[in-house]
Amino acid sequence: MADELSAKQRGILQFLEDFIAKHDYPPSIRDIQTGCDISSTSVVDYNLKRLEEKGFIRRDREVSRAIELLDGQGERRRRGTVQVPMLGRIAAGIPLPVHPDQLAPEEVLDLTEDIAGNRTGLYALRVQGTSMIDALINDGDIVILEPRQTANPGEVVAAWIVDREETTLKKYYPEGARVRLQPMNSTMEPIYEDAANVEVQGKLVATIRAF
Amino acid sequence: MADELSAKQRGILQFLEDFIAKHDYPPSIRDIQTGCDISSTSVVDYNLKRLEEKGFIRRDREVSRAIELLDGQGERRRRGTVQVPMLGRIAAGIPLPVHPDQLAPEEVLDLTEDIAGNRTGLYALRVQGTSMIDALINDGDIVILEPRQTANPGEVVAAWIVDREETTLKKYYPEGARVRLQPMNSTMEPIYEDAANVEVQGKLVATIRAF
DNA sequence: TTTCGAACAGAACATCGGTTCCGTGGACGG
DNA sequence: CCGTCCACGGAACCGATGTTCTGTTCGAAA
Repeated sequence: MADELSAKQRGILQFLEDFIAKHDYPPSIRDIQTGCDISSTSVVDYNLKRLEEKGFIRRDREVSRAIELLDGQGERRRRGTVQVPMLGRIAAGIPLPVHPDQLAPEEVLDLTEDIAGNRTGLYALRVQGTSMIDALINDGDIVILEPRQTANPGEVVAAWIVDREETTLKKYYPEGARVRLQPMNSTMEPIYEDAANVEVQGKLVATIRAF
Repeated sequence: MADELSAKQRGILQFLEDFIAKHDYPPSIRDIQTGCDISSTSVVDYNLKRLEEKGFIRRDREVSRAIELLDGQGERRRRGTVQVPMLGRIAAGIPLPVHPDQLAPEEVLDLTEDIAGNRTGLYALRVQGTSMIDALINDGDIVILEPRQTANPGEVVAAWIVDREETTLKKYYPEGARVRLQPMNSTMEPIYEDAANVEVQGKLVATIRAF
């Protein structure tokens, strides 16, 4: 199936999102018509049919304002939440995926903006093992990461230590030619690495532990 | 203002929630009528007016299905999320509030069901200080608690140690007349308390650390 | 008992809004 | 040049739906 959307269809989709965010109920055909500067209701209907075929919305026939937003894979979309793909597991010794977008998420985690902020491109990993206990992160915890190649001093990053071939979560302090990686647990000592030996992969946004 | 709701009004509110959860768009007057076994549309309209006066919904006149769910204080409600009151701070030495419901929440945290499950009565506290570092909980973290007076062995609970006058988060293991409280960090040693000296106040549902 | 207002019943009304029918113009292959 | 298909315009149709009007019931207050 061709999932390509025309400019008009993307406009309608955007309008749907905005309208629902604003009013908490979906727009009527004619709301969309005026909102998107479309000349006829039949054109709106036509494009809504295409959008429905492509799995971006769901409609109940003969019912007014019965448009439900989907995510393009036919999956229900939650409102006021951000969809964060669960891309797998993270453990010391295993590199983070390089191109998170290209992986088929095995699962999706819904986060509210309270937690996600308005960052984009976030992804989630489940922590395996207790190797990050010094970052107050336990086996089974979920970490939310924002893709990054660089970091500001003091930020908590997922860093790939090249020669040790492992990923670790630490506070990042560049100090000239070397980098100080400070555990988040203040009772533990920092480690120092050559700057060329440290690759920042992402910035830690949040950790979640559910029981 | 009298915020008392009649049985019919509570039924309508419940129906609204269910309908929106199911369809992602609000019901029409006649949907409510049949769904709540109400004899006339005017009765629905009448009760919706009352609900609007009391701040539980918001309506746009003359627009179909234009019902927006509010929280009873005139505040917008997020869909697909659970409203968790942030009841304040928790630190060693400060007891948890006894009746969480009666406190005016200073803030509300939106949680998705992914985190909250379908538990009810949850409340959130912000952790102050590092006294719970042995529970992998740091200064500034948010803990989500479910009110409980009892706990099953192995569950993580917020326990009030009577003679020490402090609250702690530990795994709970009743062992006859005494209770073993096991830190969540497996490298640390448990403490033992007389069963009468330990009051379970809540069960830990989740911890969240945002950066 | 009478009065009055809250809550309800039933129906009519007028608009809202999804659907459909018919027509147009342009791109494209033959 | 011609037929076809896609995207669109315009308008009408008619069921869906919010509103309103009149009247009834019932319990509490006067």
